[in-house]
Amino acid sequence: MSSSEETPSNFIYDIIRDDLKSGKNDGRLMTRFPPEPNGYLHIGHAKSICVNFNARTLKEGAICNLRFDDTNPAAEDVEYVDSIKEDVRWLGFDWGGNIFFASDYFETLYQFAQRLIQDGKAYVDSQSIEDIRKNRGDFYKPGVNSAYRDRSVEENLDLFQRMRAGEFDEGSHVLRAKIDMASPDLNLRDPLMYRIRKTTHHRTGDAWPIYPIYDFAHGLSDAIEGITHSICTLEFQDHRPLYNWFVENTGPGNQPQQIEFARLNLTYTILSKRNLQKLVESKRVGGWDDPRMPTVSGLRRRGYTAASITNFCERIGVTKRDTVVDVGLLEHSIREDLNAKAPRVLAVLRPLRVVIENMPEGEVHEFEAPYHPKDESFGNRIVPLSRVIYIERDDFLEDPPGKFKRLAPGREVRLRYACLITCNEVVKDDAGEIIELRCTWDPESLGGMPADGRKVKGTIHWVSAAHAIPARVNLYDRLFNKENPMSNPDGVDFLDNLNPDSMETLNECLVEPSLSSAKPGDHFQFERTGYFNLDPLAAKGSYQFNRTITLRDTWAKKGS
RNA sequence: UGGGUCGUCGUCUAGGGGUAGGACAAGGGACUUUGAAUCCCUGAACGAAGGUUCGAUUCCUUCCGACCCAACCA
Repeated sequence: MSSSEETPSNFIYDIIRDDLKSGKNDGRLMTRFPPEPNGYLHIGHAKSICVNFNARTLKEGAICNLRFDDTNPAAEDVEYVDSIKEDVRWLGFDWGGNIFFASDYFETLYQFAQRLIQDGKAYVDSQSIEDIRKNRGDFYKPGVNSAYRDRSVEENLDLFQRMRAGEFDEGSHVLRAKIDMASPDLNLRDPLMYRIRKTTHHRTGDAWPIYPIYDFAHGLSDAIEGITHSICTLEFQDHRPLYNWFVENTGPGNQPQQIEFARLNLTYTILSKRNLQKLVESKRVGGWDDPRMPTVSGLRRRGYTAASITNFCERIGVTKRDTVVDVGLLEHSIREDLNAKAPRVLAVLRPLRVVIENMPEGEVHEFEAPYHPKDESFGNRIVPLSRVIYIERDDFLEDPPGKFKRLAPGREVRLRYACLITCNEVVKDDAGEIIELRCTWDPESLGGMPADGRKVKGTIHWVSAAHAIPARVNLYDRLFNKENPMSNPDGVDFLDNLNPDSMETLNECLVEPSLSSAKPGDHFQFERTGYFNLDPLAAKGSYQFNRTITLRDTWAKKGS
């Protein structure tokens, strides 16, 4: 975590490097990742986490704080605090002892507010919520001063103390900064600093009947911690003057620099906590960690690795452009990582029974098969073959098209790692459905190569009926079938863009016996079908696999 | 009709007064006991118009387009 050799370059890191070089902030570098614990982290947060935590590579001894922006108890919960910590850690980032909560600063913030009142820079406003909104004006019309704007310092102090003491009802008073009701930046039109909320806070309980608002709390929390570079997303650009105002007029000396970058957008994906919450609450998904969710916990359960996510975040870069990243890039990142890391195994998703007629019942042949085609360190395992096997339904076609190289009547194909078989007969039920294939094998082709050197193009996967383990497999696909789920013809809700086929459960899969030692969360490549992991949350001892991503399939692509 | 920000291949992103680079996607080929992986090749971009300049995608001006802002959310 030192030399900036492998540190990616972007405009934020350029600013930081310049500041470091010029000796700004006494050469200190401190960033922070400031989530509000009101939902689960998603891949957009992962981008922010990478930007903030990886900034540490720019300077020996640099620090990145994990700070919870928990100033709105109505929306927040410890469940979210816990999941956020777990997700940040899982992504591979260690905040050491630097974990903080804005709620830890409530007392200090309260004193800062009193100081602003004393300096005549803040006042208690007693207008109704409607009047506050109305008097704020709009984009083209300046606001008008509140009738309470010129209350005396003494009265303001008294009122504010009584707000804090819990004497007033919600909505009766707020504390506002006295800046400029005519500012073209609406944020500067006497922004609210405190509102009365008699809500129990997940950390401070009922100690506070008033809670600070983001603009007041955030910048000052940064200043208190000694943050040097406060990195956030573009929508806060308009807040920067306010951020600076609070720190300049109140802060403990240190003036952090707010820098904004564009938040992540992904095709076929929504990344707003509000809408993700809608999916959860409307039960369109199984929860925040549903494998179809773009949450860190969902991706993890789906089988995405931390490395694939951080690599992805590095690839997309950091800029101020409002862009939409092709979800295919994320998919590429996980294929790339799993290609290197996942052992290969044989698993049949939609089994078709095959009887090898010239192999006696009870006879078992064992083949040694490598777990990885390119990396010997993965080792080998034994796969058993016997008279009855199962192959993938898709790997047999009664009337195959020209370039189909799998099994068909009269054709020969290789069973991966094992031998060659030829299809002699197709057995159908009364409905005409193919229920079984009768084949013969070439005992001279042990391992898969024929003794006479004849060419066999097709290789398919299979399992031995007597040895296979029954399994359930969840096939996941994109949650939405529209590239931009949020752009809709009038009246159509984004929920109407859900992909009805985003999940398909296969209950009669068969996997090779070596999988008996698989542990929850383990990643595998089921040869020729995709990458899967043993569901980390599945019941103990059950074989439930989640499909992380399919293999690239140029054959299917050409066919369509 | 206000304020803020942004326009580079289909997508994301470098670069920067002198041949516009990379990744993903796409197309083609080689290899292959995964129609995977790997390797090779190909096509593909500076929003527009003026100005400055020997030369502008880069600097200037204007225009056009996109996004954000009027929660007691963050």
